[in-house]
Amino acid sequence: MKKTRFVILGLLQEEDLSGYDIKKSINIRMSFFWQESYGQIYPELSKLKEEGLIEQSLSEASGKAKIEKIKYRITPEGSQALKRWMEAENEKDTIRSEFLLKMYFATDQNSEEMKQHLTLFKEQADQKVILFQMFQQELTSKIDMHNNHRQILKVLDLGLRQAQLYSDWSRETLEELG
Amino acid sequence: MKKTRFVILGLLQEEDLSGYDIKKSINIRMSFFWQESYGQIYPELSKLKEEGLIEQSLSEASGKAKIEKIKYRITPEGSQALKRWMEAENEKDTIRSEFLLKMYFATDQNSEEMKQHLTLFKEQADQKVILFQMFQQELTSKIDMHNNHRQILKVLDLGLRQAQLYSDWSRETLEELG
DNA sequence: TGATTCATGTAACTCGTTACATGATTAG
DNA sequence: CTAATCATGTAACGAGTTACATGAATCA
Repeated sequence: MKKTRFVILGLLQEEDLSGYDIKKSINIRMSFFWQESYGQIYPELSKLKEEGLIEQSLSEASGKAKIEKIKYRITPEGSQALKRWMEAENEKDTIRSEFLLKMYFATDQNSEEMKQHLTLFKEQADQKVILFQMFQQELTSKIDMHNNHRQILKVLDLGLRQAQLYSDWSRETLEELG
Repeated sequence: MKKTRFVILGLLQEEDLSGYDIKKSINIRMSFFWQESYGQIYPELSKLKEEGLIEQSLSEASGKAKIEKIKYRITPEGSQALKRWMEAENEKDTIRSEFLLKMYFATDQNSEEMKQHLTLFKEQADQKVILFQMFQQELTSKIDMHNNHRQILKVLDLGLRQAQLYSDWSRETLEELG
């Protein structure tokens, strides 16, 4: 079952956002466990509006030269739909890592290529470590009035530790390949 | 780009397999970074055969009451195609974890449901730890004449450590939720 | 002034799952 | 004997990406 709508509703629960904002949030903060494309987000926003689960919120500063962003707000019906989904059982994860697939099939003949792939894999992991640490600090520094960030910080913590694991494992593996 | 063909070719590189065997191998050994369905595997086997990248290998023991399994063997052309893919750049990973998505959106109001989700998540991680350890022992115990298992063991090691991380993180998070 | 990013959207296409069909074999 | 598993396949559907189009705003 398609879950795009719940990602949207979940994000709108915290603040009003445009389709563009939603995509950005997912890219930056959820990249290690989720992704969505514009081709999913924009049509879904239309559907959700039609069904009354979200509504357009006033776009700020349309008087000036500023372009008006189409921001959306969650409705009570939307909140209910989100709640029902939160309670429901989870489908099994889908994961596909082309790099690990290659690693699995690699032989001693391939080791030179694999070293290159590994180096890149490590760099990506290191970048994620930095990104997650930044985002962690950003969240921790903000005064958390509603205690809303506790769970986000937990998920972020897992992402950080996973990225560190990937980085460590890559280093070790590169060393073993000589 | 669709990668089903390379999974098939990669597995056939080590030994002759049927479509059913291929599915089973992926399920058991690659579950933490890959998945394929029969609806992808069987049609792809036909295509690969047509293109000459694989060929049917003699099915053993068709004289007896045994049913004949349709096993396939990789051809030199198939090996070349596999090699070219191994050298090429990797596309970015695709990941979707409904559980982590819910965790990200969770608030203090949801904590009872989240505890349930977390418990299940932890159980699944623990099961994977056991599964990977078993498979690790199986591979290590076999005399490794061709040194083919080194890379597989490395990937398995990452899977194991990831499963352990998930399990630890779940335990910690459950404790924090009280 | 020209390139890049912001911003919203759609159409075509490919990818991937699910449900179904069929029949043999094995375990209890 | 019957339920489960083995085994191969297909058709329909749904999910998801990519390429394209458009235009405003910003940066250099």
